[in-house]
Amino acid sequence: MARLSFREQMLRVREDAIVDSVNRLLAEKGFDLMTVDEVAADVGIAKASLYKHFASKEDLAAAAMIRALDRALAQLERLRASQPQPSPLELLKAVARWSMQVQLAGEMPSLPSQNSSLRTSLLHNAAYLHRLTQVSDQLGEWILAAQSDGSLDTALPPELILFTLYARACDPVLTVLKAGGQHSDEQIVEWLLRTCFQGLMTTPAKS
Amino acid sequence: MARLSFREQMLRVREDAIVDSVNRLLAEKGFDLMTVDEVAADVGIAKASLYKHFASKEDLAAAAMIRALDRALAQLERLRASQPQPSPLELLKAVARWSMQVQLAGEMPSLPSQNSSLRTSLLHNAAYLHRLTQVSDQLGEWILAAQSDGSLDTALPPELILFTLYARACDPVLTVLKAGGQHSDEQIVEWLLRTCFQGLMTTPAKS
DNA sequence: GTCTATATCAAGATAGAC
DNA sequence: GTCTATCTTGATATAGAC
Repeated sequence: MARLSFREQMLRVREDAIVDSVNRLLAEKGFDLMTVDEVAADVGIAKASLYKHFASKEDLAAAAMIRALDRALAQLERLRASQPQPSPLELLKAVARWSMQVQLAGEMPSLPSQNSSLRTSLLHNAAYLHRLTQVSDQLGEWILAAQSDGSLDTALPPELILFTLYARACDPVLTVLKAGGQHSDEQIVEWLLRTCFQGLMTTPAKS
Repeated sequence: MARLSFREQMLRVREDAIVDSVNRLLAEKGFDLMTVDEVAADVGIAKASLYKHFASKEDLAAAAMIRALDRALAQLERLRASQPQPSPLELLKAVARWSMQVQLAGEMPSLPSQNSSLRTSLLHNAAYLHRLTQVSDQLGEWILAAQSDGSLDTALPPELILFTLYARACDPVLTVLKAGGQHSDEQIVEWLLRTCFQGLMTTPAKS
């Protein structure tokens, strides 16, 4: 990686501030309800200036999604390197806990589950898809390992488990409970981890 | 209920057709991406005619949501009257199964979890709120009963269980798995019921 | 109540000066 | 690269004739 000139560093910092705002607004209101005017106002620059950095609203959102995936990848790497090495199930729980914490902090840019211009644009974004594949590959590896060692149910297809983990990372139950204001973030996360991995039913005592 | 004139019956039928279209489009694309033009085209009447029946797009969606809740209430009533009376846990599972089936059939009008004009308008809609309360009351009753008889985890607050059931009724995992086209609807529903109530982990054998 | 045609407005994107 | 001012589009909603 070549050294950056002062000018390039300024550019980098400015764009980072933009992506910060987009990330937060995306987490708050979602892609459809977020307006480019809001982003510009939030960053404190004119809308036209935004468009000098990013060609479209979709590109803006894609940048935020890519950075979120980069952070996820960094987190996966930290977990993979942790000593003593946790079991596959513990690794997956740790990932789920981390993503829930990110969401509670209002920093999880959730893409709309329904079809939107964002989804189609992301499906043509190589940088995004590459990172998404990397995350899925690592999780898939742990899922298979957890099924092999008997901790995750082998009756469930691995892809179902993968999709479920993705879905729980932006579970609306988190938001609703936090909005209720009755419980601490930590308590909410532990409950949702419990329902994700053990379900709603009473856990039978292990024999 | 007074007898309806022929004219009034025609009106009723027409409005029912409109709500049908709205319901389907709402399930397909969600509120924000559904346009009134689409609804009009789908019903086969002019947009201005739509606005003679419903004052706004929000009212249109509210009508669909209200009808969906009415169907849920009817389903709850059927379950409540079923003989022999199932256990509370079985009743809750039956509700979850039913709502998942409705969603897979493309007939579940999901409201956006994020704040939108629809959410705020629904919060001021007495007819909607009344039905939502009725549904929640019935489910809440069963949840408490299931916790009392030891089948649902008493460590979880009843409201968390209620929210979770609502969330699973429009779980994106359902849509994604169905889109994959690898599995039958029945199989998908059974898997998701399993993950909802027992979680992802291997179920320990009961002693 | 239904239609065609139109008003209105919000939001994505751009022109052109500096 | 940043700004102000403007273009353009698409979508909600309405006017007014029949």
